[in-house]
Amino acid sequence: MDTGAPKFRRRKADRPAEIVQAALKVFAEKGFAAAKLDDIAREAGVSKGAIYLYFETKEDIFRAVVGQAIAPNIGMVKAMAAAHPGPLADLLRSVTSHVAGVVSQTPLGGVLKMVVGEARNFPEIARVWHDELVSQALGAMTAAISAAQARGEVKPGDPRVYALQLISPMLVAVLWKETFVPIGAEPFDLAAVMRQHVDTLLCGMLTEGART
Amino acid sequence: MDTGAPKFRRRKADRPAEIVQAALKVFAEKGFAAAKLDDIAREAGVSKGAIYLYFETKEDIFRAVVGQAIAPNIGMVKAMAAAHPGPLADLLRSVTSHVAGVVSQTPLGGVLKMVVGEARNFPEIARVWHDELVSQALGAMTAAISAAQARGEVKPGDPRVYALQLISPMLVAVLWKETFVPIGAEPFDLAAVMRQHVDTLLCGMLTEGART
Amino acid sequence: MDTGAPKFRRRKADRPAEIVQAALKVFAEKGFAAAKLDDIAREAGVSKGAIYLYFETKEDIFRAVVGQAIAPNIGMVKAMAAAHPGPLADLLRSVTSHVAGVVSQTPLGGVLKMVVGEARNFPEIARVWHDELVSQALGAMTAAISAAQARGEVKPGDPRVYALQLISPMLVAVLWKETFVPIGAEPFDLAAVMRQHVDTLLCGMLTEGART
Amino acid sequence: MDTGAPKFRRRKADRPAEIVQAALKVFAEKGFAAAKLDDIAREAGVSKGAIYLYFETKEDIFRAVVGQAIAPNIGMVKAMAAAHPGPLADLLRSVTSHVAGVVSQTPLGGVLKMVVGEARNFPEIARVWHDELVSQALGAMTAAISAAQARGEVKPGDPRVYALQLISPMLVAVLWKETFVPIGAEPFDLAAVMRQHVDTLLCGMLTEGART
DNA sequence: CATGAATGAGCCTTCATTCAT
DNA sequence: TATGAATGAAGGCTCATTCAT
Repeated sequence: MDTGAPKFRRRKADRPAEIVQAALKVFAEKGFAAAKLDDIAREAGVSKGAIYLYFETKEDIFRAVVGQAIAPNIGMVKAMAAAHPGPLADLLRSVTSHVAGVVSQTPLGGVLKMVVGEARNFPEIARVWHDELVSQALGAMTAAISAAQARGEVKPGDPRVYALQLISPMLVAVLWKETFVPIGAEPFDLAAVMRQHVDTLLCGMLTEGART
Repeated sequence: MDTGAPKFRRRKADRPAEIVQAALKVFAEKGFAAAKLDDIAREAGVSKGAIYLYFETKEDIFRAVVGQAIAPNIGMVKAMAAAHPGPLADLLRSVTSHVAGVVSQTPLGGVLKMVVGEARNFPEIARVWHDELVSQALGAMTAAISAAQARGEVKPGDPRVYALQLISPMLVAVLWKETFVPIGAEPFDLAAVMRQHVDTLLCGMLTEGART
Repeated sequence: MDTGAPKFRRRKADRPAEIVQAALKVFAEKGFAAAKLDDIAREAGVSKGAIYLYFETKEDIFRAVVGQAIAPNIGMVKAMAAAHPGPLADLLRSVTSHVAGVVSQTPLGGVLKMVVGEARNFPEIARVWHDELVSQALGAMTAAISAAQARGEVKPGDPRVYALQLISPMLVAVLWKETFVPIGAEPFDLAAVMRQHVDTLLCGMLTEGART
Repeated sequence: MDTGAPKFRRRKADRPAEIVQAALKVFAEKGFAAAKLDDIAREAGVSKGAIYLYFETKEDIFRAVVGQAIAPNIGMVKAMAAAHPGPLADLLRSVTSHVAGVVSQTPLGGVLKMVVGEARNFPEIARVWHDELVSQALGAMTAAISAAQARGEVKPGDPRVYALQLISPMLVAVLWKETFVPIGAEPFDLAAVMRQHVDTLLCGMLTEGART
């Protein structure tokens, strides 16, 4: 309330980000179609008309929300791609713990839910999300596992499937949080899940010679 | 106007089921809000008004769609709950292969997507889905794993997390199919994934004495 | 109020025409942009939504209104084109009196105003109006005058300009009626204007030998 | 940010006129309702807010545009009113050629179109235009023709209709230019039209004794 | 039972107008 | 003065729902 909230705030530079953040919240809560621009505007502390100073359409806002969620994670993917050549176990442990941290501290979960839910209505969004994030991450892990197999560290098996096995519990735990925790279901501790998962899975993946 | 005798006259008793099936298809494709009653009516080969002879509202249809997808799977869950007391490995292998079959041959994937996407807008649906299906299945698996631990078959570790680890790749593979395959991403072979996954995971879960 | 006006009327076949007629009135009064769909709906005795059962957009309605005003007059143009070969004076007298009748008994004046006012915003409409009506009519008259010149009936001079001279007072009188009569200006008697005009103009157009 | 010194700084005194001129262009192109203040502002090289330093509302600008188009032509009308007492033929020839010049060199045509199109929405504008310009001009011509009739120069007939006959082709030619020339129709040469028209019409108007 | 024309509330989007700077 | 970001009321359009047939 300050000292009589000023009607006009004039901070053009910040507005788009504020709107995107507000939109993220509303979209994640209601989904694209059920989200009303009034909600987004109210959440952003802005008039409905002001949104249209920065975005062409509601779809545009949605695209911006999803697009923005990709950017900060591309670095993560890059790091994984440039994986250090040490033992696979170390790599997986560090990567999964890092990713678990990111996922639990950013709204990535809500965005993931949106992407899954609206993929058919916004194929370009599914494509961008896949090409720039999912496919890259999966590819990097697949490559690392493949290399480890070549070194005799990992048992035979489809490396892409190994990668899928590795990250799946994290994704499911995130969706669980978005879907069932709000209705009272018991949550999963993401970090704990991943710790136990990597331990278990590595035990089955690694060759005897590679076990610590 | 009966000069052209209608070749097939539908029995009224089938109508609700036909509508639900049509609605499932449309909801799975577009999501709840973007699905239009016109689409559902057309898909069901029925007039828009006729739908209201069997359902009160659009939400009602949605509830019916999700509810109907639960019913036939409850048996599956029951079977798991009454699990035979043999070695865990056998149980998991049979259960996962069975579930993989069901998941790839029924529209369960689409329904899952809908539940995740609309959980916030339809908490009762999320609750039903959780209470009658997810929680039961997870509970049954958790119990089985817990029992196996008690028998010394399975290493220490949170049995609920073990259960999550086990089913996650299947769920992710299904969502992958719904989300990224339509835009050209390479699909996963659900059965193959689960075969490799169970093998790998069991190797890490089982105590040395329990290994075949 | 009749005996409790029925909420639903169910006369699909008539609706488009009713709507077009209502739209003509509103568009002619307010112009395209200032006309509100609510006005048209009210005028047509229909809900706003019903309009969209028959027309895609507001522009569509506008196009239909203008298009519909063209159709019944094409016959008039055709008749002029197939002009009898008698003396030009007779032709012009009959044509102008006929046209004057049509113009004063149909909403052609309002449509003309709309076409002029919205030509820049709806070039296709201006084009249709020109190609199918104006250009044809002007061409037919030009041809008739040209033929009369060849027969020695009409003095030298641009026949297309002669045609313009002939019809102009009628058009201006119509626009006068639409523009200035509503604010209290003295109207022109269209028939009287054309009678005096044809008499005067013919006197100047015809060669001495052709005068009656 | 004055490092790049503005080359031209407008004098504030010119602003209103500049805005009106810009508005004339935009209004003539789009019509009143479809004209956006953004367009006018851009055309005037001014910010949208600045317009409101000189005009209360959009309607105000419109009134100014039409009003301004009237002013310079009032002189013309006055001259006609104070018509020299020579032969009518000379008067008409000089007046029409003068008017044709004005009409083809000023945006009067566009304004005429606007007045016709918006007369119903802005009756005061139609009234001003009528009272100060149209009615005066028509009255002056009517009076001159009437006087000529009294002198035996002109045949019997409604002098006001004679006046209408005289100016109509010019008006129609102007509207033709505004309406159909932009879509590719063949234009009329205003001066040529009026030359032929006056010649033809006078021939029919004048008594035998008055012909040169 | 079934139809589909009709309804009307609701939402996205536009744009004249305002006001802090 | 001048700017242009911000406002908010209004209007085009959609679609779940109703009801005369």
